[in-house]
Amino acid sequence: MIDTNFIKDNPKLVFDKLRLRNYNFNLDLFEATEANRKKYQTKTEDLQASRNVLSKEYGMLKKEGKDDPALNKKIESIKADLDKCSSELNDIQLTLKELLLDVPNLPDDSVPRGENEENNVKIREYGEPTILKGKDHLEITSMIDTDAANLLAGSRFAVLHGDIAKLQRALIAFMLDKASEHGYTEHYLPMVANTESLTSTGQLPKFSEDLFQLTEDYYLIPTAEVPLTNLYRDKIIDIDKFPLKLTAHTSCFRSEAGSYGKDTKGLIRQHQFEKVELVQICHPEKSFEALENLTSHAETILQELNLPYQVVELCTGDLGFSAAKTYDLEVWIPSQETYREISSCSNCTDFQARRAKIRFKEGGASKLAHTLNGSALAAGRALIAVIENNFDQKSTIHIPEALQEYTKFDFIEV
RNA sequence: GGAGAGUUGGCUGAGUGGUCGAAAGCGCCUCCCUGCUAAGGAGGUAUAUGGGUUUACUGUAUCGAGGGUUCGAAUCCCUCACUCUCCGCCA
Repeated sequence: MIDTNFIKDNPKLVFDKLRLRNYNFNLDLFEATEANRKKYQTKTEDLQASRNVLSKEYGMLKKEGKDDPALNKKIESIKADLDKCSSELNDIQLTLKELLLDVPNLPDDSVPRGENEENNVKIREYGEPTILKGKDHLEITSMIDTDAANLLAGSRFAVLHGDIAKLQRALIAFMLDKASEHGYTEHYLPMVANTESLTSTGQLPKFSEDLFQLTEDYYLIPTAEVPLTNLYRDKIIDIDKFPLKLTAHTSCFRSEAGSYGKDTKGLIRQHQFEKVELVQICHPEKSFEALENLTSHAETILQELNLPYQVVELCTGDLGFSAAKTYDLEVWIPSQETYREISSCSNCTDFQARRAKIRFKEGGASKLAHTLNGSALAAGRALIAVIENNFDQKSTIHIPEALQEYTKFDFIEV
C-alpha cells in the first residue's frame, strides 16, 4: 500500500509514477473518497467526544442518586446521530481501503521507463552461452516424466525419477547452504497461508486467480516470500537486528491462470515447483543497497554452478505489483536458445511493510521497515539449466563440481 | 473427537461496570552519582488517526476479531478465530 498522506501531498506525482507502470490511478475517486472520509471521521469523533462528556456527567448524577431526563434524552439523540455517522464512516473506510489495496507500489526513480518487458535493460552478463541448439531436458532424459505426473495430477506437474530427483534435491541443499553462508537464517515453513498473510505481501485481494485456494481462508503459497515476510507481520523489530536475512526452501504453487498455451512443454512453467527464497527486512535507508546485495547472493549460485546468465533490470511497465525496483536473473536455456527468468529480486520498499505493519523504532518514533525478496533460485528451472547446459549431446549429463558433494555422483547416464 | 483454561503495551503480568490507555516488574531512553566496570538514584517510555502558532497542548479509537446490553465496557452477554492443559486417536 502506498502512504495515503503521500498521495494527498503529491497527487500528480503519484498519478504520473503509476502511469509509468501502466496503472491508471483514479485520482478523482480517491480524493473524493478521502475527503468524504475525513468529513465523516471528524463528525463521528465529535459526536463520540460529546457522548463521552455527557455520559460522564450523567454517571456522576446517577451516583449521587439523582436523575436528569433532559440530559438522558440529549445523549439518546447524540447516539442516534452517531450510529448513522459511524456506519457511514465504516462504509467509506472500506471503500477507501479496497481502492488502496488495488494500487501497486511506486516505481523507484532509478528504474528505466518503459511500456513492457521489451524495454527492460540488460545490466550485465556472465558466462558463454552455448551456440548450438541442444536437446531440451525432456528429450535428454526420461527421468523427467510428465506422463506420470499427468496420470497423478494433471498437466503442468512433473515426476522426477532416480538421479534427476537427487539432482534437484542436491540443488536445493546447495542453495540453502549458500544462503546460510551469506548470513540468511534458514526456516521451515507452512506451505499454506491465510488471507491476511497473502494480503500483506500483495497477492491478495487482486491476484486471487493466480493462487490455489484450499478453503475459505487457506491458500497454497505461490512463493516463500509470503510466509517469510509475514513472520514479522505486526512486529516492531529491534533496530539492532537489521538487516534481517531469512531463507527457506518451499514448494510453490501457482494456478497459472491465463498462461494457457505458454511453455506447455517441460518444466519451465509448473503448477508446483521448488524454490529457495531470500528475504531481507531492513532500514529504509539501506534497502537499495540491500537489493544489490541480495541480487549478488542469487548470482553467486549461478556462478558456482557455471551457468551462463544475464541480469536484467525491469522497466517501469514490467514491475511486479509490490516492487519498486527489480532485477531479474535469466539463465541460458540451450534448447530455447534464450535466457529465461530464474530469479526475480525486488525491493518492495515500505509497500508490504505498510500492509503488514512491519516496523522498527528510531528516535522514539515507530517507522516502517523495507522488505526485499528474491529467488536463489527456482530449483525447477535451475534443474533444467544444469541438465541442458551440461549435456554432452550424447548420453551423459555432467554434474557441476559445486554440486558433487551433494549428489555423491559426478555424472548421470541418460 | 471429549473436557477445561486462556488471548491485555517492546516483553512478563495485574485489572469483574465510570476515578483505566490501563498497576507492577523487565527492557529501552535522558539525566545524576561513582576516577574504568558493576551497583545505585531521578524522570521519561504503547499504537493509529485528527485538530493546533506544527511548539505547547489536545480530540478520537484501540485490552484476539465481530456483534450486543448499558447513559457509560478491558470488565457483562453472544458468535467466531487462535493458544494452552488433560484424555482419546494418530504420523
